[in-house]
Amino acid sequence: MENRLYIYNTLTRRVEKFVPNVDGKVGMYTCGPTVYHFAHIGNLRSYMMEDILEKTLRYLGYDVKRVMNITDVGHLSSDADTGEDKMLKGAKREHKTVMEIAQFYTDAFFEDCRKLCIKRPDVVEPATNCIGEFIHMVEVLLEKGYAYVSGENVYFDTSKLKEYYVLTNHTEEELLQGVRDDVEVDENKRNKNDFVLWFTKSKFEDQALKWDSPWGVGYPGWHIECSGISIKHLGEYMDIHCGGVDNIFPHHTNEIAQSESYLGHKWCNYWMHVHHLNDKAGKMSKSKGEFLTVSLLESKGYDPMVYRMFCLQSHYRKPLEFSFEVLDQVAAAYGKLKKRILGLSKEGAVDAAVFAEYRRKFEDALCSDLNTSSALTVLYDMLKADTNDATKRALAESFDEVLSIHLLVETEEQAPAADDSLAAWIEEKIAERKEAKKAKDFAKADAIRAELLEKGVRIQDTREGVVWELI
RNA sequence: GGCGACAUAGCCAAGCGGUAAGGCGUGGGUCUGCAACACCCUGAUCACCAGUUCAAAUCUGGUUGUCGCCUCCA
Repeated sequence: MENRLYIYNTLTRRVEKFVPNVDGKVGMYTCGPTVYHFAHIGNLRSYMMEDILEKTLRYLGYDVKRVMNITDVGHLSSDADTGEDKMLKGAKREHKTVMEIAQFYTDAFFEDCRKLCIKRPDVVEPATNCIGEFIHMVEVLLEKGYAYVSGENVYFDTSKLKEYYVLTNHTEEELLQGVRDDVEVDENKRNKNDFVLWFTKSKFEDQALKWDSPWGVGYPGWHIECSGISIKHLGEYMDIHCGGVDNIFPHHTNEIAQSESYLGHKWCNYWMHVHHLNDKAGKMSKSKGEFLTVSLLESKGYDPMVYRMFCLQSHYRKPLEFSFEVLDQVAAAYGKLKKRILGLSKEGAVDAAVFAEYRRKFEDALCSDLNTSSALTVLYDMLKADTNDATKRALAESFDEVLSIHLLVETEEQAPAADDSLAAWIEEKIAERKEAKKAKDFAKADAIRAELLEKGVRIQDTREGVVWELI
């Protein structure tokens, strides 16, 4: 099939035409969440843009297989021996077992995804399901001489690779160790960027999360997890690997090192990285500032779709600054957009030529390195096009396969439904006001409107008649 | 200190060498008793300084500023 998608490849630092290993088929891997806490909306921006990539590929006709890991073990808050495991930390905090924490936050993560219309990947694999694969990989790396045992842990020897820094353009000398005060130097390492493949000095108190291995009882390092899971499900050759920019170094750098050393050949051709969502203070994180979650936005009255549109208005490769001021702007735009689309008549036949023309424009926008902002512009242009409503409606429905912002879903009444007696009273008042207006007694009409408002009912005279809503 | 990204109207934002998309808001107007809704109209020479070119927001060099990464992070 024709390859039309162009995407920025971190590996080559340029926008490239996307050509999969097998024509028409795409193997795609996404670094999933570490399930020790709720995801904040910045985390979800990455998953959302990866969702856009997946849906774009499908929209273009590719057969996509997407795999995501769930990190439920082995992700230390520091890579040195002193680090505490994030999962264990979460468990301690909430007085639960690690497995309970993992299950709870995995469910919470997918619930957030559902609210944001992020499709569930075809394969979702918890790290704890693949311990055997990880051990096998480490064994092979030791056999091939890429790994060594030191201080009871197994390390990857980065000096064995000529191109360890392919993703970052760094040299070993340039990378300062311990730029941050809290980083401790691991004396067991031969080279400063060597990383742990398998830990045996377990700090787990929960006995359930330790596994036997040729090197003793322990648990896998963080990086080996993504390599193991992706190779397990996508085979030796992968097309696209995604993640947040912060994963470039060291996580993805290490994944490439160990995967290609293990396989003995080039592994993944395209690396796509989503930039961060920031707030005024800079990068959003779980440890500082307001902890923004989807639920929090909902509690403040925002439809999660508004946040999705907020993200789509900008480009995935640009840092995006979050503010409620801008979110309000987007909420207004979203409301207007939906109203306009839902007002489209269903009568008439779809004009195939116009449909094809705008679908092509929409695809072109997405094919240009996932330019969702331009894709939204195509949507607005299409609504202004000289064609019938049925065609516009069909196009909006089609675009929403990728955008996924519920363009044709009737907005649920946020306000509590009025009970029958209240509804009857409101209808009575509206009828009364109608009579007053007919008699040109506007003072009385306004008084009735004010009375209704006082009871929490707002009415509007629209072209289709009087509508009311509870506020 | 090293590596990298970014800098476009009040706000968000596209633009990839040919003379500034789109959205929100503002202001003006049409409509309707008024309000709201809807619709129409309304705005920037692109951080700064040099250079390349017939032509630069778009390329090159420099300056300033913001942000990120350099073993917690999407």
